[in-house]
Amino acid sequence: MDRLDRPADDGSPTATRRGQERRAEIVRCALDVIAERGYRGATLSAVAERAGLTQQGLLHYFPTKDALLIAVLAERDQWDTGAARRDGGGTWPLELLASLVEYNAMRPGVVQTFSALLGESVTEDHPARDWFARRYERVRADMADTLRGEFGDRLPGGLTPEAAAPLLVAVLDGLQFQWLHDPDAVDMPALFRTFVSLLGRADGGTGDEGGTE
Amino acid sequence: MDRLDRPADDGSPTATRRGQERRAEIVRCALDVIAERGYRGATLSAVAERAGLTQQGLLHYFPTKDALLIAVLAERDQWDTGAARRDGGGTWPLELLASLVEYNAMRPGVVQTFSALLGESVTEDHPARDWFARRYERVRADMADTLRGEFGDRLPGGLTPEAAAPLLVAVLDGLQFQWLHDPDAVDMPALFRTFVSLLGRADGGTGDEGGTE
DNA sequence: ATTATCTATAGATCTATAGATAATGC
DNA sequence: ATTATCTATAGATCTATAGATAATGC
Repeated sequence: MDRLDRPADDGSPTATRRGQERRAEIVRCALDVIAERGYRGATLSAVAERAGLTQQGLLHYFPTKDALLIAVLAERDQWDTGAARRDGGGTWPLELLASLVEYNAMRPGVVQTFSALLGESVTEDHPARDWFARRYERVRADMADTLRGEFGDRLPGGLTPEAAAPLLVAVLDGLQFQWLHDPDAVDMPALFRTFVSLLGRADGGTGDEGGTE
Repeated sequence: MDRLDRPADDGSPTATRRGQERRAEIVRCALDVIAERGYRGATLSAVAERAGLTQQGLLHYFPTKDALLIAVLAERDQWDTGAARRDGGGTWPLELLASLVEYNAMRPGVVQTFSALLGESVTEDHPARDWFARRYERVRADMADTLRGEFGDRLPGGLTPEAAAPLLVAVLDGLQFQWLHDPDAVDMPALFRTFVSLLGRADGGTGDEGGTE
C-alpha cells in the first residue's frame, strides 16, 4: 500500500537526455559482464568499472541489481519488437529468421549473454525466470504463425505448425550452446537452414553443411 | 613440482566404505542445490546443511567447491557410460534415446541441474566449461554413429548423419529449457519423437503431439 | 532544484584454513 | 593412525544505505 501512490517506474531518474544515454551505456556494459560471468556472477562493481563510475554511482541509475537486469531484458524486448516491426507483420518469415541466425553468429557476446541468462533462469527465484517463460510462450506462438503462413495448416512433413514451433525454437537455442562451446565445429547458420529445409521437405541442401568436422 | 609426488586424486580421503557413501550423499545434495541456485549461486553451507553437517565438515570430503562440482560431473559421466554399457554397443538406438527423454521428463531436478550448469558453462572461466565442450564433441560423434547405424550414410531427408547429429543434440537441449519453463505446454517426449520421425521421414506421427497448448 | 558522482560504511555472506576432539579401523 | 566433524576465524567480496559535493537545467 505504501507504494501505490508512487508512479510505477523502477525508481530511477534520468529525465535528461544525458542521463538516458548514460543508462543505455550502463546496460551495454551489463550485457558484457553478464556474458562473462552470468547474472549471479556479475557484480555491480564490474559493470560500474566498465562504465567508468563507481558501484555506488551506478546505483544512482539502477537502484538495485535486479533493476539493472530488468533493463537488460527490456532492451532485448525492444530489439525483438524493433526487428519485427522493421519486417512487415509481427512475425518473421523463415528466411529472415535464418539471416538473423547468421547475424547472431557474428555477435557471440550477445548470444552468450542470453544463453547464460537462459541457463540461470531455470533456477528458483531467478529474476529472469518469468521473463523467459513468457518469452517462450510468445515466441512459440509467433513461430507457429510463421510456419502456418509459410506452409499452411500442415507442414510437408505432416506435422502441425503448433508441433513444429517448439522444435524450431529448441533448435535455435540448442545450436547456440553447441556453437558457443565450439564455433569451428558447429556451423550454426548452415545447420539452422538445414533444419528449416527438413521442415519444408523441399529437399534443400546436400546434407554437408556443418557437422562435427 | 610440489604436487607431483602426491597421487593425482582430488585430495579427498574416503578410503572407508562409509566415507564413500557419505561422499555420494553429499554429491546428491549438491545436485539438488545446484538445481535450485546454479553452481555460482550454490553455497557450500546449503549443500552441507542438506547433507546434515557443517560447511567445514563438507570440506573434509571435498577440499574446494570446484572439487565438489567435479564430483557432480563425474557422477553424470558414470550415468551416461553406465546407460551406454547397459545397452549393447556404446551408442543408443534412437528408440532408447526417446525413452530416455521420457525418463528425464520424470526427473525435473536432474534436468534442471544440468540445464543450469550448461547455461553457466558458456561464461568465462567456468569450471564446467571444458567438461561441456568435450561432452558435446563426444555426444555429437555418438549421435552420428547412432544415426548412421539406423539410416546409413544418407538420412531419408537427404542429410548426412554428421549434419543431423548436432540438430538432434540441439533439440534435446532446447526442449529441456522450454519444458522446464512450462511443462504443461511442452510435451518434451512427444516432441522429441516427432523430431525423430521427421528425421526418419517414415511419416510417423500425426503432428498433433505436444504444442503450445 | 535536480541530477550525477563520490567517500564511508553497515550488514551479510562466502570460501577456505587452523586446530581441537571424538570415533573408527588395523 | 586415520577419519569424521566441529568451533573459531581470517580475508574477501557484495549489495545497499547515508550523506556530502559538484555540476546542470529551468
